[in-house]
Amino acid sequence: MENIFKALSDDNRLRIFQLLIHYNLCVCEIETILDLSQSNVSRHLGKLKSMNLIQGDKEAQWIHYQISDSFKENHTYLLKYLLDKFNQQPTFINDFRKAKAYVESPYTCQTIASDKELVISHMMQNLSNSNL
Amino acid sequence: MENIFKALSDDNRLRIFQLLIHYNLCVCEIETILDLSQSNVSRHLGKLKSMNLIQGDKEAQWIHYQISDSFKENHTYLLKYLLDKFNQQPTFINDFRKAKAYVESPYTCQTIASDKELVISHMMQNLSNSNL
DNA sequence: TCGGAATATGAGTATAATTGAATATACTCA
DNA sequence: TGAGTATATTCAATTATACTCATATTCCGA
Repeated sequence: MENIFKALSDDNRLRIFQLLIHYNLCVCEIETILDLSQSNVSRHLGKLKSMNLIQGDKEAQWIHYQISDSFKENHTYLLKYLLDKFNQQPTFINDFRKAKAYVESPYTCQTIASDKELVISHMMQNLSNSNL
Repeated sequence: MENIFKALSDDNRLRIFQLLIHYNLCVCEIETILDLSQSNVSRHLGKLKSMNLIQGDKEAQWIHYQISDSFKENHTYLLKYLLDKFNQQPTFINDFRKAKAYVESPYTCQTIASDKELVISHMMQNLSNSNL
């Protein structure tokens, strides 16, 4: 139990975790949505994975991460709690909006590789619209 | 949110927290039940209190700690989760049994001050009975 | 007001966590 | 096979955390 809470006791890991509750994402996508460095995201994913909070599915050279089935099964109340709290906090609300804007756009990992700024500005535009 | 999880991401704090969900206890009682040093318990209580997970009510020279009203109100799902998990883990089950044995005994803080060993052996006896 | 008990705090140490930069590994596609 | 991309890992620096021992503070009762 201590380990579950340790895994969740870092702001960046919580932000990553929220995204993975809603979407399957790979490192470069998380990196772009949250504006974190690649090694930082990878490390946090590693921790979340080592505690079995998330799982990664390899597809070509990408690894799509998502919340793990075992977490959903064994930590139902905690998950409810997290979803509830995420919905009350600006940082998490914004992160989610950006992720949604990205997922619903035509952009992919390839776009991020070729023109990251384009993807970022798309997300930001969407953000400022929804904050009106 | 990060802070709530930080507060709960230590085994000794979790053990203390469980006790305070069930009972009002002062430092010397927690110390005795969990076999931790006074300064250690006091420091952990300080952290839990600074995050508003617990509250302390002063009575004479004792401070009775318990889970805070605000925590119960604002973190219902988390509390459910914790209670559920505590009930599944030997350490927490034993801690609770010891606390119960103490609370239901005639002993008090004064007994702990005058004859701590007596209180400890009472709890241990109760423990070994319930583990038969 | 003084002694003693309950609790809190400061200093020091050991261990662990977070991060960026650089590097290594693994995979794809031409 | 070789270039390029996605992800993981190592190294080093910084910061945070938990613990103990010793000391301070607060409160009671004589």
